[in-house]
Amino acid sequence: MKPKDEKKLDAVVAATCRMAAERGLLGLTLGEIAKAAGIGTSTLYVYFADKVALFNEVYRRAKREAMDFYGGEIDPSAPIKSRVRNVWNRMLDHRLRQHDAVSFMEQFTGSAYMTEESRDFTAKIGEGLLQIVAEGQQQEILKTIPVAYLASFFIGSVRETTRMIRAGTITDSEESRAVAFQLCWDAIRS
Amino acid sequence: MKPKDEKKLDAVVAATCRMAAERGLLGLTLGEIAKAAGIGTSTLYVYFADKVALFNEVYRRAKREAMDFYGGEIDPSAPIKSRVRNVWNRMLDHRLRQHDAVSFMEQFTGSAYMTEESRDFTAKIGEGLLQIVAEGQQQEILKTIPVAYLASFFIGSVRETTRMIRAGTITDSEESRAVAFQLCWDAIRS
Amino acid sequence: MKPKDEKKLDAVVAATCRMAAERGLLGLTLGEIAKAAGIGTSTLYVYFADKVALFNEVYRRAKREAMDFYGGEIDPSAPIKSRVRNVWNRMLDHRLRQHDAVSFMEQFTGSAYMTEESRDFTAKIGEGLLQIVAEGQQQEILKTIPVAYLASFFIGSVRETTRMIRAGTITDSEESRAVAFQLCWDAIRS
Amino acid sequence: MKPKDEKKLDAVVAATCRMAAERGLLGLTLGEIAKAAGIGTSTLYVYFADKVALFNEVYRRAKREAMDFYGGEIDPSAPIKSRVRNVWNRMLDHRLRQHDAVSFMEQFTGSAYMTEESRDFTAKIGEGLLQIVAEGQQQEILKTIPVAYLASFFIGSVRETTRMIRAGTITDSEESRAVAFQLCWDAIRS
DNA sequence: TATGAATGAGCCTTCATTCAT
DNA sequence: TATGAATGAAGGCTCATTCAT
Repeated sequence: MKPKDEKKLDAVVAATCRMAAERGLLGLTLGEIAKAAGIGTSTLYVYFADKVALFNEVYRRAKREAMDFYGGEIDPSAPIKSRVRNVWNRMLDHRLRQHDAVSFMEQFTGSAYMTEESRDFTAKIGEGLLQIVAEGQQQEILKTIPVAYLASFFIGSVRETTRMIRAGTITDSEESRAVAFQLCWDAIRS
Repeated sequence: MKPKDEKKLDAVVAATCRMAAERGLLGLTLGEIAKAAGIGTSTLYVYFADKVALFNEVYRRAKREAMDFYGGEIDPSAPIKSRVRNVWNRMLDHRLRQHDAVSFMEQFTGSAYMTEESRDFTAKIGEGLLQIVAEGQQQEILKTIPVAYLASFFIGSVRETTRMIRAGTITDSEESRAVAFQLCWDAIRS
Repeated sequence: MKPKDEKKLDAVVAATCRMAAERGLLGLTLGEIAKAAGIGTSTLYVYFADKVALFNEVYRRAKREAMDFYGGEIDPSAPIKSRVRNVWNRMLDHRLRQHDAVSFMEQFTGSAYMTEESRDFTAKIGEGLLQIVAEGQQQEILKTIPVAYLASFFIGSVRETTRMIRAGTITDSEESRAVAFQLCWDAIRS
Repeated sequence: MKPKDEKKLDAVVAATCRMAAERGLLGLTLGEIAKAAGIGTSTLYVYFADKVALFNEVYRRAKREAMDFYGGEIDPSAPIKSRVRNVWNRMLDHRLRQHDAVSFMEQFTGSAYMTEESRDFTAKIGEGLLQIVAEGQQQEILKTIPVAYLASFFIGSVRETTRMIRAGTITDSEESRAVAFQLCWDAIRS
C-alpha cells in the first residue's frame, strides 16, 4: 500500500470494521466498503493490492491497536490481584469501546481470508499478562498449573462478560464488573 | 417414482458442517457442498428451497442434536458438584466430537443467513443446567449472584477448554479435564 | 405421442393454451403446464417427445380446430355479401370464444419453437374464403385486384375487431359488428 | 474516469431489436444481446438495472422514435384524403424501415416483461391522426362512427400491408401502395 | 492520485430431460 | 402408464479486478 493519504486509509479501515460489525463479514463487498469510506471503489486499489490484503491490513491494525490498549504500563509494585484486575478491565474496556474492530477480528480469525502472516501476528500478545501470571504463580497467589489454563480462562471471562453486557443481560457498572471479575479471580487464584 | 433419500439429506447436512469447519462458512458455495455430499448441485433444490433454507435447516438440526446430547438424564440425587461436572463433561464431549456441527453453528449464529425463526429456535436450551444452578444456589453451594454470570462463565469455560484441546495446547485427558473443571468450579462456587 | 389417454392429452392442450393466454408463452414451463393439466411433469413425456413437440402439437390442434370452426358449409346460393359476412362473423366468433387457442397461436407463430412442418401446416387454410372471393370478383362485386389484398384486409378487419372487443373499446353486439363489418365490406367491394 | 459511452448504449438497443426480429424475443438471452452489441455481458449492467429494465428501455426508445417518425408536420390545408394518405404512408415507411424496432415492440407489448410504466407510455400516440379523423368526420368525408373503428382499421390496414410486403406477397411500389391504400380509404370514407 | 467504465469468473437458481420405481 | 427424484446445461446477476482517462 502507498499511504499517500493517511486519513483516507483510516476511513477505509474504520468503514470495514463498521460494516463487518453491522452487516457481517459475509458478503461484504469492496463497493460497500468504498461507499462507506466515501471514496470510489477502484481507489481502494491505490492503497491495497486486493481484497485479501485489505482485510489482513485491517486485521493487523485492529490487533495492534488492541495491544496498544492493553499494553499500557501497569505499576509493578501494585499487588497481583490489583494488576490482574487492571488488565481485565482494560481488555473489557477495549472490547466494549472498539467493538467494531473486535467484531471484525473475531469474524476474520479463522476465515479463509486470513493470511499465514496474519495468523503469526496473533500469537505475540499478552506478554504483559504472562509476566504478571508468572509472578503470581511464584508468589503462590495463582494456581500453579500450566499458564495456558489461566490465560485461556482469563480471556474467556472477559469475552463472556463483554457478551453479557452487549446483549443487555447485565449492565456495565462497577458492581457488575466486580461480580464478574470475582468469578475470574476465584477461578485462577490458588 | 423414486422416494426421497433420507441418507442423501444427511450427507448434505454433514457435508455442510464439515466444509464450514474446514474452509469456513464465508464463501462456501452450493457447488462445494454438493460435491462434498456426492450429489449434483441442482439436486440440493429437491431438498431445500434455496441456500438460506439449507443453512437454516442444517443449523436447526445441529442445534437439536446438541440438545439431545446435553439433555440426557442426570441423577438428581447426586451432589451438585458432581452434576455440574457431569454437564460440563457432556458439553465438552459434544464440542469435541461434533466439532463440525459446533463450528458451523458458531459461524452461522449472527450471520446474515440466519432467519428470525432460527434465532427463536436458539433460546430454548440449557434448562437442565439452569435447574441445577438454581438448586446449587439454594443450597448455598454456588455463588448467589444472577444466574447469567454463572451460566456465561460455565459456557465460556467449556468453550475455552475445547479451544485449548483442539489447538493442542493441552491434551484431552482426565487430568487436564480435572484441572480445567477445577477452574470453572472455583469460579462459580460460593 | 402415444394417445393412451385422450382426455389427459386434451387437458394438456387446453392447459397450455390457457397458460399461454394468461401468463404468456414466454417462460412457460413444463412444470406449470403439467400442474395446470393435473398431471406429473414427467408424464408429459409419455405423450410428447419434448417441449417443442408439445407446442407444435398444440399449435396443430388449435389450427385444425380453427379450420373446423370456419369451414362449415356456407349456402353457395346466398348472395356474396351475405356469405362474406357469414365467414367474417364465424372468424370473429372463433377468435372471441377460442381466445386461449388463438392467443397461443399468435404467440407461437414466428417463435423459435415453430417447426418447419407446422409452418407449412398454416398455409392450407382459407380455401373456402378464397372460393367466395373468386366468385365475388367474377361477378364484379369485389375489387378485381390480387386476392392477397382482399384476404389480408379481411383478416386484418377480423383481427382488429377482436382486439377492440377484447380491449373493451367496443362491446360485442349486432350493431357494433354491423358497423365493423361495413368498414370491411366497403374496403373490399368494387 | 471513463465516460459512459452513448454509442454503446445505442448498439445495445439496436442489437436487441435486431435479435428480437430475427430469433424472436422468446428466450433471447443477455449473452446474445451483448455479443450482438459487441460488449461483455456484464457490461449491460452498467447501463441497465436488469433484463426487464433493458427491455423496457428499448421499448420506450423504439416507441419514441416511432412517434418522431409519425409526428412530422402535415400541411393542414391539404385535403383530408391527402393527409390521411400521408400518415398512412409514413406509418408504412416506418414499419418497413424500422422493422426490427416494430417487431420488438409487437412482441414486447403484452409480454410479461412489460412494466406498467411502459404500458402507460403507449397510450399517448396517434394524436395527430385523431385530429385529422375528427376533421374528416366534421366535413362528412369520413364515416361518422366512433373513432376507434376508423383508427383500428387504419392501423390494421398499415399492418397488413406491411406484412404482405415483407412476406413478398406484393412488392413495395407506388402502384401496390395505391391499391392497398384505396382499400383503407374506401373502408373509412363515408 | 482518483475514479467510473468494462469485464471475466463464478455463483445461485431454473428447467427440460432422464432415471428409477 | 405415471411420477417424483436427480441432474447437466444454461441464464441472470454480482463482484473483484483492470482499463482508461
